[in-house]
Amino acid sequence: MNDKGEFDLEDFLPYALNQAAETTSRGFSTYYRDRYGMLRTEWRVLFHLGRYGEMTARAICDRAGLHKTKVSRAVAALDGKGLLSRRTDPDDRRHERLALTGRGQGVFSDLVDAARRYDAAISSGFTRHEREVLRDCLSRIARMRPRVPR
Amino acid sequence: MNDKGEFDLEDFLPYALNQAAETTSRGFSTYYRDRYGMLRTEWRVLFHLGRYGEMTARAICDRAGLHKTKVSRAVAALDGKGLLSRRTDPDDRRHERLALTGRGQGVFSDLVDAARRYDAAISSGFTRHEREVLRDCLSRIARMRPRVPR
DNA sequence: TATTGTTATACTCTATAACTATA
DNA sequence: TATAGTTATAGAGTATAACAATA
Repeated sequence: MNDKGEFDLEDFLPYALNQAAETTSRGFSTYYRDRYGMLRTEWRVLFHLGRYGEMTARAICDRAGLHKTKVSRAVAALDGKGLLSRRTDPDDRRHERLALTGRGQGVFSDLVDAARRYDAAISSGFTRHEREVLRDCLSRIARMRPRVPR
Repeated sequence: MNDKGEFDLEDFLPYALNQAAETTSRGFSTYYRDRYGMLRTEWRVLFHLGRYGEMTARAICDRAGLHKTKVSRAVAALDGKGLLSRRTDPDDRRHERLALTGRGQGVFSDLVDAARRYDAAISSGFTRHEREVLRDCLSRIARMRPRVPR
């Protein structure tokens, strides 16, 4: 709200969050798109396999909070780029065990390094205290399921 | 980062911002979609006309930071719903002067009230200090044009 | 030639339903 | 019948180029 109690869009939290999210997403997606032709879901799936090791698509869905259709398409794309391997579990042939290839691990390393640098670059303008408050607020908001009150 | 210096996605600012932005956007877009069948750009265009009064599509582009194609389509949709009127400026027939109709102003009032309540509901879990830091950080991030450093 | 606004097109992201194969 | 994963489709968001009308 401004001095007169009028409502300005900049003060509306969903708008402010969206502007900040778009700004930061763009800078990073440019990196993985230009270098590896990857989409956001591909980066997230690659990240989970690189960070936590071999797992099924189902496990990625659960851990990453992604729907199975998104994961399915991302896995196919990463496979097409030679970044992951899929092998059917002989004990239950519905499951596919997914793992990064050597190239996939290289891309993972590069992207995690880039992400660290990117995060540091964005955070560098803030004090330690501001960073902590920001991250805490964001994680609490992400766990809400807010509705417009009556 | 966690204890071991490993990178977790929750700590990556673009990811944390995106999760928070999606959470808050969803709760509010549900409201204007269910009540008025509106899309996000329509809400933003309606907001600017309601808040700042009659103006041309071009002025909305400049003020709202929206591309003219988005504004053009949102204006057509709001017009179709009877929420705004368009009249050609007789002095320069390329310009259309846009203004909310009575119904449009009613919808604007309802949405601004809803937005205030929604914002207050989200903010209610935070201290005054946290709110101030959060909003300040978000507006500073939104003005950045960050890139991955080499 | 430049500006206002529209139309066409394409790509990304999200969401859901229907399907195949396996258990 | 339930689960893992795929395919199809549609809606929403974003981006750009080409166009018509006017100046």
